[in-house]
Amino acid sequence: MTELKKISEYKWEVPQTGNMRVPGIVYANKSMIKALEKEGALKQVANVATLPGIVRASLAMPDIHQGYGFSIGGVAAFDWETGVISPGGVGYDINCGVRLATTHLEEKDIKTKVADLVNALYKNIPCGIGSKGSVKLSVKEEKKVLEQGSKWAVKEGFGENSDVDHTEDYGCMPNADPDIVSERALERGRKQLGTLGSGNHFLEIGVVEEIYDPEVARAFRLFEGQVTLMLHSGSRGFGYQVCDDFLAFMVKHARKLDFELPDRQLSCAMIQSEEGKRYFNAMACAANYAWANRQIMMHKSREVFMRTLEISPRDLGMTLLYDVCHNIAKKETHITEGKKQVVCVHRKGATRAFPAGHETVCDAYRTVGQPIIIPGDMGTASYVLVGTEKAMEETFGSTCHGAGRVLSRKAAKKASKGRAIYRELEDKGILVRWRGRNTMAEEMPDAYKDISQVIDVVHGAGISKKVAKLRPIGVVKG
DNA sequence: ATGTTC
Repeated sequence: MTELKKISEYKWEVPQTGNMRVPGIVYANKSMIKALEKEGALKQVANVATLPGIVRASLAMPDIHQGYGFSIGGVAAFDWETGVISPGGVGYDINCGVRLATTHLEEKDIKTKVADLVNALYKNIPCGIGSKGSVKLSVKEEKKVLEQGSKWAVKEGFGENSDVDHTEDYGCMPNADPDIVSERALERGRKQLGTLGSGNHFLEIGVVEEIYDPEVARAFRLFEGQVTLMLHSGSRGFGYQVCDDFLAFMVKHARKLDFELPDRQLSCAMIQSEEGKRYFNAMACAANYAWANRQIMMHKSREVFMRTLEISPRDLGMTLLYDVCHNIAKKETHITEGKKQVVCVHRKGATRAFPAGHETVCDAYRTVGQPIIIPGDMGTASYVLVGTEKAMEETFGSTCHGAGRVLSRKAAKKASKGRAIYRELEDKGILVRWRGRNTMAEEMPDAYKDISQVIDVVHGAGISKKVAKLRPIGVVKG
């Protein structure tokens, strides 16, 4: 059991002990802390704090739970020259992320068409484990996807240039090197572009239920009653294979490290080593794959809306608000003790939250800050937030990524026995179509933390600010 | 998350 020291209402410290080079900082409320102290995630926060080059603190967001090596909901920045990079600090689903598109439609415009829309999305966008067949790629074209990300998708007719502008990093990490990913990863990736995947991945039709910040909402073109489309997916089998390959690769080279790993799952390499560079450049390929993947699916959804509702692109007005990644490591510059420092920020189940004025925030949002998309579970709300200066000062410009699990998949299956989850959702006005036999049980709302509490913590702590709340009305699950 | 154990 790891004990926490209270710093403020929403901020708790894991005191620096043993080999920890810095303390841990957990953003949470009192009731979350009680549950956290009983499980392994805090030990993982402490373990990360022992790694070389870690700057300031090992951070955890309120949706923290135990993951592979690093906790999910964790943020850790390592000095670019003296620090490490770790596949476990990124996660298996490299550049798993969420995007939100707004439309010109209001709920009343589609009230009688929700079932048609959900059915058409389910039919036109392959989903489920092992799903394939949305876009066919030659080996040569696949390498272009890995190098170009969203830009490749738009060039091939899947979307518009403004979609690229409204994607974190413009949907492309520039250092991607397709020649260093395995044949097996390439093989798995070739058939899966434009597919949703399974588990917590989804497509969701929503309605803007509440606006908290009218000025920022205006900049984001959000209004009450507006129909939205949210998409949660990642880099599919390709990213999984890259992660798997490099975990093995780093274990093989572990004896080159001159420090002790508290957990084998934290296998890593110095950022400046050959191994570290290789992982970083392979990870970038998977990041670009994921961006192209989400771009293609959003564009196909656009076409589904136009066909199903028999309306023009102009009347639909489906525009990408923003696309965020929540499993990634990035080279960024941050201010430490008044000085600029280049760091490798690992966000695993955490979202970038850059403030107004930051040079990486696209023109459309430069004056208000970066949009942040936070999905809840499929039975409750999702949120749009905006990045803040305080996030820059405290969390390397980072915030939470979602509700966070409270029940394991197995426990959720047990808890759902004798219940028809889809029916319970239907009674709440949410129509669901799903592929996997166990998906409804494993993803039931009871399996997740209360998203409103998670949002309260990040808003209360000031590491992002509430802009709007969305209510789901139609969901496609893998 | 994941052709859920090459």
